[in-house]
Amino acid sequence: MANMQDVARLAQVSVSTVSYVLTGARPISAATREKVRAAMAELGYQPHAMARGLASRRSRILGLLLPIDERGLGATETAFVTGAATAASAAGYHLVLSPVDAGDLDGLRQLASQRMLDGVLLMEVQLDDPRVGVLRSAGVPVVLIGRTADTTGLSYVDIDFDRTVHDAVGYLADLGHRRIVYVNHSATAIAEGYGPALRSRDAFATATAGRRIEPVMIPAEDSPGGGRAALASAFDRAPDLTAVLAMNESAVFGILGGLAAHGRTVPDDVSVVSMVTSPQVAELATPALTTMTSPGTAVGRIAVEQLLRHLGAGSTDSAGSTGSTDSAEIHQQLLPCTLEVRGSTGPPPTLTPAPTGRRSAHP
Amino acid sequence: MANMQDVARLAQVSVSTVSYVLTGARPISAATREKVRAAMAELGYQPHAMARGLASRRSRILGLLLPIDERGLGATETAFVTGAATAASAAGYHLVLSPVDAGDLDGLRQLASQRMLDGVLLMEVQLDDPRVGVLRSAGVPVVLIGRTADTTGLSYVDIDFDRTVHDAVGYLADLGHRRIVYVNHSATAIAEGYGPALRSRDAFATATAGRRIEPVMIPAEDSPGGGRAALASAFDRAPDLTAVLAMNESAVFGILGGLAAHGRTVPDDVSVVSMVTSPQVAELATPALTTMTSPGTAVGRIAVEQLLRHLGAGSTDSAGSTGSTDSAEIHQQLLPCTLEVRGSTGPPPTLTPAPTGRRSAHP
DNA sequence: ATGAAAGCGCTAACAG
DNA sequence: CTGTTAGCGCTTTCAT
Repeated sequence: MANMQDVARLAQVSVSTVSYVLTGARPISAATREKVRAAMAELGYQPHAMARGLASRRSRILGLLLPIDERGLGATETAFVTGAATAASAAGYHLVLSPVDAGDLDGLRQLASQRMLDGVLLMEVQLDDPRVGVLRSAGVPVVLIGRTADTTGLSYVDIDFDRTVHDAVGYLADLGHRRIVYVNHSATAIAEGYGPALRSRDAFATATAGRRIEPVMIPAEDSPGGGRAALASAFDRAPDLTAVLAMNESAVFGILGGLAAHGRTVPDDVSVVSMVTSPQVAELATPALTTMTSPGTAVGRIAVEQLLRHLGAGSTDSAGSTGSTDSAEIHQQLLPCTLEVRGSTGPPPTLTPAPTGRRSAHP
Repeated sequence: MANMQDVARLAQVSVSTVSYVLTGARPISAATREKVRAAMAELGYQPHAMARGLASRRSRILGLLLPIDERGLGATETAFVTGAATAASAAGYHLVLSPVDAGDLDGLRQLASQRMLDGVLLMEVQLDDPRVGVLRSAGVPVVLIGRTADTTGLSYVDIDFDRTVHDAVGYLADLGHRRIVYVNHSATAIAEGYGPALRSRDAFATATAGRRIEPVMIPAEDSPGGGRAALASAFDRAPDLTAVLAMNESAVFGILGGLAAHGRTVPDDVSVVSMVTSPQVAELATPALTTMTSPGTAVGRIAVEQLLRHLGAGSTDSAGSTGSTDSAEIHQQLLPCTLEVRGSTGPPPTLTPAPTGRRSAHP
């Protein structure tokens, strides 16, 4: 396979010239540039990625770190991944998928010290995530997908849970619902500081308080079974519920099944909104689910773009300060989920049989 | 960051000794080995991946090539990916996710020529897939996830559609079903030579012929809507159908919805079996779907393991023969989906109201 | 605007 | 069993 020497020889220039036409790091006369281009084409030359990486100290490889549990990835997470992969590829970067157990800090440190990754995207971020510290002190630029509790000096792209929950509650309340049950992720996830669970919970408390609605919140395992169980206790605590707001894509199908088992029709008796959900999943249900549609691939794409911007500047700390990467370049962005009304929502039952004008029937 | 020189100096040995301790490519006395180990630990030494790769001509990076369409990955494909990532990681390899459009052969050639990938896994393989040739002539070891029509000299790991369909038809037939409708992928997918669609179709034809069942086959777009449409024509062509065999994970939910809309109960009126489906998806339906459960992560894992075995031997052709990689090492494996009976299947309605012993009630 | 040459950090002959 | 050394293919000063 042809290398740079071969190209230089054929084009009758020096290797450095070839290198410079490739990188564009310094002006080359149009004439020589063409000679070189021709030579490259004739030889089918492709720069050797590792050699280039070694010399330039830039691998052009990004890491996507995610703990891969047995349950595998959900549709939303998968969208993050494909979005990131596509964006990286479009920018001429490679994206390596690194399954690192959340607890395996040494493995992470090792990975970071191999100098194979120009930067990393961190998924499944916990509120207090030790991986962030490890990565920073290893001098690897990081962009979080999700975010920690303290985001000082950190770049992240995350879903705007506040606004998502707020909008969902607003939508339901405007429809006339007053008894809204919020089904969260599992108690374990909450205890472990899983950001989305905590943030959406608080947002629900706030949103309901603002509308003088009593907040009923129930945790659920991330599975249809968990959803059924959650629904059972929902009926215990709020027998008169008219709407369910699910923060749990996996549990929501169990909720639907449970509702049917309880003899409740969706949306006539009970409305259901599924948050942070992909259209593909929404369409699986009958009736199709009204959702707060997750930004999907945009999250991964933007995260990559931001990471790339960080790389554009300086990546390694000049003096090994275990502090910030480079405070100037920090980018923090929240993307909202957007309401998509499908078939699982409607006005609450008490209002349904009361058409306009009926209210003043008996003056 | 410490390099090999630093370690050598501290351990009072030569760099090559350090290198050999690391690679184990030649025997080192226990004493020196320990000295070196200690030095490495003290300095927190980590070998530089690119330098190692450049010198050894092995990147320890594997590529996972998959066309990422807008629809994103299904649960089954995602399982392949995570299985591959986990296996690669376990073997000390990195896995890069490369979204290469099926048609972009030049991009592929380029990717292959960068010498960044020691080998690749090819997903979404078409019956006649030009990418295979490109990869082979670039001298990159390949293992297919899926397979082409002609698999001579190729290693692959794929689902055993023949057996899967055979088992599913057998299960349904043993239950007493005679009117079984098979819902395939889209007509487009079939026309494009999408292997799973073609192979399962043929398998269905064979399996039904063996049991003297008339094969009713219907294509469906990969979406719930496609499933509903397919069901409508199913009722046209076989109004008396008692079972649906779905080869289309996305359409099956539409089928379920359509069945309900037609006033049919599952499984009392109609049984539904979803093929090549993950348990997570199966549980989303109510009742939970009886499935031929896809081997999931095992496919990705085995594919990586085989690719790694290929790398163990010789990877690059000694004389640029555009033929086989190394015929001795070829590995072709078919993994069956296993039947998991859940709530969507039962005997056909005509048999249901006839409990055991009723037959001889009036002798 | 171009060239020459010194590495990047490691592996793998080649010598002992 | 260990050391010396020549690259791997490219980038990037330093010269001109």
